[in-house]
Amino acid sequence: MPRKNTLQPEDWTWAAMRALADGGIDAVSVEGIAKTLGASKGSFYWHFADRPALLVAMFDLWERDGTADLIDRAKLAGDPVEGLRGLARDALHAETHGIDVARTESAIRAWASHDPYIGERFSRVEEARTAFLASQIGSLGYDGATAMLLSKVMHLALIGLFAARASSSSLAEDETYNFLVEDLIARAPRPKSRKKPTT
Amino acid sequence: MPRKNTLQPEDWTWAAMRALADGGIDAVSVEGIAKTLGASKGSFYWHFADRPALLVAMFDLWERDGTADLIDRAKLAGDPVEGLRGLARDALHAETHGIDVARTESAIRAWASHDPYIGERFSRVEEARTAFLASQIGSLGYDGATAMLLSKVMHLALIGLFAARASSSSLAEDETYNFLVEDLIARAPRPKSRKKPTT
DNA sequence: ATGTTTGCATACGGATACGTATGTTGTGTG
DNA sequence: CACACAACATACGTATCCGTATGCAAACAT
Repeated sequence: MPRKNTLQPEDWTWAAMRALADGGIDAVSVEGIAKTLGASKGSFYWHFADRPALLVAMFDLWERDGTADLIDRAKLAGDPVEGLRGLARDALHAETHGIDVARTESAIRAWASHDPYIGERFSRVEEARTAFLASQIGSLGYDGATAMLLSKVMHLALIGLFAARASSSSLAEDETYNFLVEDLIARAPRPKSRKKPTT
Repeated sequence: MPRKNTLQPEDWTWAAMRALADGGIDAVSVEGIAKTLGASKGSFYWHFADRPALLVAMFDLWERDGTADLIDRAKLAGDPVEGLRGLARDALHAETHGIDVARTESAIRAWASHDPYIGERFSRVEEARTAFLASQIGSLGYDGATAMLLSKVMHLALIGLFAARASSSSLAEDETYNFLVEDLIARAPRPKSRKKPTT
């Protein structure tokens, strides 16, 4: 709770996230973000030790806001079928603070592939996501190994969907990914819900 | 055919492609590439007008070498089933000049999402790829609309596979993508080949 | 042998970014 | 009212990169 009308570290972090989504990690510059905030470098170095500190704060924020929250929402859905559909909806249209999730995800993945520290942390997030997806799929009746394989397939397509959306590709139409989701549900050995697909 | 033992424009372009795969488009710097070639900037500006000219040459090279050639090879396979499996093999393990295809593809896609000119050209390549994939799938007996949808699904997963491989994710195991390919083949209305899956 | 052109290397100016050092302003406190 | 400190802004030095200008050696032509 800031007492005064002053800039908080999170303001810098969110502005940095927007720059990341717009131009990749190399576009996250202290002076550039300062300009978008109408501030100066002096202000930045008051709140952060240096640029690497900002980058770590960015990853922390993404890890919390874009992953844990997503999984929590799916858990609250109760029904795994609706949980899966909800994940698809979120993936297709989600925004946080007006920043497109697809562009953020793609930029962070590209970042992870060039930075060992981020790569390591990103890898753990990805494993947690895949494991959660596998558990959701498992409760549709698939056996453990199949559920794991299918969760990886779905995850692969999800990554592709994010990348396609980021480059405004025609592949990013909702029905392309939804087809996979609905096919997964329709072929489930023990579907817990039989709601009609929205297609 | 160079008469002397001298640097050719392609030497610069390939070195630039390697830098692109390693660090993204922003890592493609004239001075950096010159250093890896043991040359100087003066040499570069003898062969290229400026950095944008190098970038265009890079995209041209990728468009020729990484797309047209791939499709040509699949066409030569004759049998669409083997063509699809061949595409999967190429996608999973291909290298050109010792540069990992997955990292190149991911870097170019990220580049396309931030540069309008590259985005436009990339979009056309992607449509050509999808259309070709759809024709391959169509000759498995799927009707036109289904083949198009399935080709987009496969393409989505392929993009994901490239991204996963670039960040050395566990999702990049061969069997994950191969599952999709074999499932597509197994469910074909009119399969032209019945070779046993290698799994 | 000498001039010309090719294929570079070196040196420079300008722009941008990082990080630091220091100046300045507003707010609360004794 | 004086003072202290928080929250900045400004100015500076340094590094990196682009693009240009110029120097220079080796190959080729005559």
